[in-house]
Amino acid sequence: MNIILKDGSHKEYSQPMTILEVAKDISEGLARAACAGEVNGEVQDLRTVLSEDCHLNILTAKDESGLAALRHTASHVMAQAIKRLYPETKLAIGPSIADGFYYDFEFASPLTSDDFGKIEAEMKKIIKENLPIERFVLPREEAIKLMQERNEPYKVELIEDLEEGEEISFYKQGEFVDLCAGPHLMSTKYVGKAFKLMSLAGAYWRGDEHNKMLTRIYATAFGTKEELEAYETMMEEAKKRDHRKLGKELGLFMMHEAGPGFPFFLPKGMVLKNVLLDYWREVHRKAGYVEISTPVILNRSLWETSGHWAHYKDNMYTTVIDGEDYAVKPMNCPGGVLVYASEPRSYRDLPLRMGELGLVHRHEKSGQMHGLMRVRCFTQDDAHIFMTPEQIKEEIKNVAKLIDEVYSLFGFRYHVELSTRPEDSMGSDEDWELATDALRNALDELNLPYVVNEGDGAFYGPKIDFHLQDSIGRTWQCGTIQLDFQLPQRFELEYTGADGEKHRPIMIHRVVFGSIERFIGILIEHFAGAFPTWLAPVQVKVLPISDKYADYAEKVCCELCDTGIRAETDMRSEKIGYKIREAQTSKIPYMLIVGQKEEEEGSVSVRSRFAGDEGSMELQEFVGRIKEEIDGKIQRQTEKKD
RNA sequence: GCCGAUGUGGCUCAAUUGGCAGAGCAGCUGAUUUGUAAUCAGCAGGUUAUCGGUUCGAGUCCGAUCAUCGGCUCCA
Repeated sequence: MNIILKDGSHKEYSQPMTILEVAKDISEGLARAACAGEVNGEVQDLRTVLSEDCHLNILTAKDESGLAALRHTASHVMAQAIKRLYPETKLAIGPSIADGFYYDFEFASPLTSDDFGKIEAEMKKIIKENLPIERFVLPREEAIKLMQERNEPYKVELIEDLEEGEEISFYKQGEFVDLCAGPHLMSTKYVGKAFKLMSLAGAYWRGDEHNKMLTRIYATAFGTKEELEAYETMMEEAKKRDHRKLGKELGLFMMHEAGPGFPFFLPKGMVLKNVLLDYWREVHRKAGYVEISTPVILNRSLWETSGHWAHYKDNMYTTVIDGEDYAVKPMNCPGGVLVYASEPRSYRDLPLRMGELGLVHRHEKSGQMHGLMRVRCFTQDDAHIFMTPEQIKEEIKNVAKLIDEVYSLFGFRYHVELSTRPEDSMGSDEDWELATDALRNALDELNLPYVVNEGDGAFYGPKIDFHLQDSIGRTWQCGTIQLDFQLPQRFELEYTGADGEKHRPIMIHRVVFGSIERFIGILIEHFAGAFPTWLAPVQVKVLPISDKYADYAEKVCCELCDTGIRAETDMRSEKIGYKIREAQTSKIPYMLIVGQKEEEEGSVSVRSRFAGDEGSMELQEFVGRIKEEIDGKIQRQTEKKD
């Protein structure tokens, strides 16, 4: 048997070996640290017996899969500690996740985070006991019997739902037994000391809101204490970038109890928003879009035709006007469709790309709002593209490229998901299949990697979603491309083809930013409030050394404003250090310091957020430099200082 | 909507077993006229989220409501 290790070296064994034995053979130290093995690319338990030629990679806590094994074992140790402290507790599931692990429990009496210390202490004891972790497999009936005996109804349910023929494996450490696919460490002691219980949350059994709500404990674990500390520091730093905190500090937006989920934009936030919209209009004009605007309130029969009344009513705000039902639009599409249908269309008009910065309102349930990321009213940078079937793929590709162009400008990394037909949907199987294939083919041709999200599409069609990350790694759907055969049918849209016959157009719904509000939230966190100069609400602050130079400061500021630069002065009778400090904490890109020397020379002393003191120069020279930076939408990097 | 937590001047936070609601920053007034990250002094600012209860007495204990935060579910 020939084993090829990750570093390319070969190992020959005459008899079968377990991964652990191989690990020990390579290095005793490695075996202690090893969490799992990757055999031909698949993560396996260290006990896995190797009897044929294979590629073997010994994973440690430094590898993603190895760390997952460590955390998974830590979750079992936590569950064992819980069972010791609260024997009535029932176990649900406890996987490792991106930042750590969790375990879902049904407690007999409520737990609070005050109990974390006690649980951690018990976990330490279990780790110290150095309990060997044994794996065993049972036939279905015996597996169910074992879990029934141990009074674990959730585990019984999981076993009953396993496919026929699937191996039912258990892991045992001391008195604790858990249904689990593994892999795990060899003993509890290898969990080590670098773990911590983080928070308590509710979670529905099997993620279904009709089921019982269980108690979830979030925790994390790392290979070393240093890594755990680094993680905690990183999370604290990330919280400082929270857009809700920065939005308040930088005067960008506010929330008020008078309208939960309805954001207020403050003057500086409005500047940012308008700069984004200017940019949006520019790129869309170049990409061949026209812009329309449709009403916010439209009558019930329109929403019945579009299908929203039947499929989306719970999320819509309704009102009565002159005794007739109306709804505030939750989406812009029906308005766009009416504009399309307002005149006869020819195949020569297609593809017709109609953009709309539409303000939509959706009644999100309380408890789902989140700063600007999830609100009850937001502006979609929407567009509807009406086209012939032949144009579908090209148009989808164009939109995907546009989204990539915009996200790249901001330096965003994103991931793509393809969402397929949901349960509550309208339209024929053939249409759904055709639409889904069109999206899939476009993604494949663009070589865009994506994950498939089964059943997560809109009720009128499948979609491609573009997801961006916030400061603590939560992802938010921003851009989306949705293909729709339904609305053109429901509204009986037509165009005259080259053959003189009437044909039905196909429609794309798409957004790039997604919601301006959400996108601004992401922007704030991405840049930690320190926007590139072209986006900064205030680009230049003119700081006179003393009141004597107020006139000159005013003159400089006016000249800047005349060229379209967003400049302000700070005329307070304060020391220059005080004014600089305040401009710096407001993350203003440029400070122009003016005193006697500058007034006599007609110059300015430039200090930037990026590089500190940049020396003095003619005002015109500064204007030239900053204009270049703004017009080129250049992101100056902050220079590191020791 | 569900589970859990939190709510004290504009902001950040104090207030001992229930016993006089306080500080710093910001604001205002005055002094200072300043050269690259906080000048000094004074003044003002509160129905402790709201409503109800227990108590001689509630920021503190109990209940309800609202909002926010961490999750779940749902979504741009």
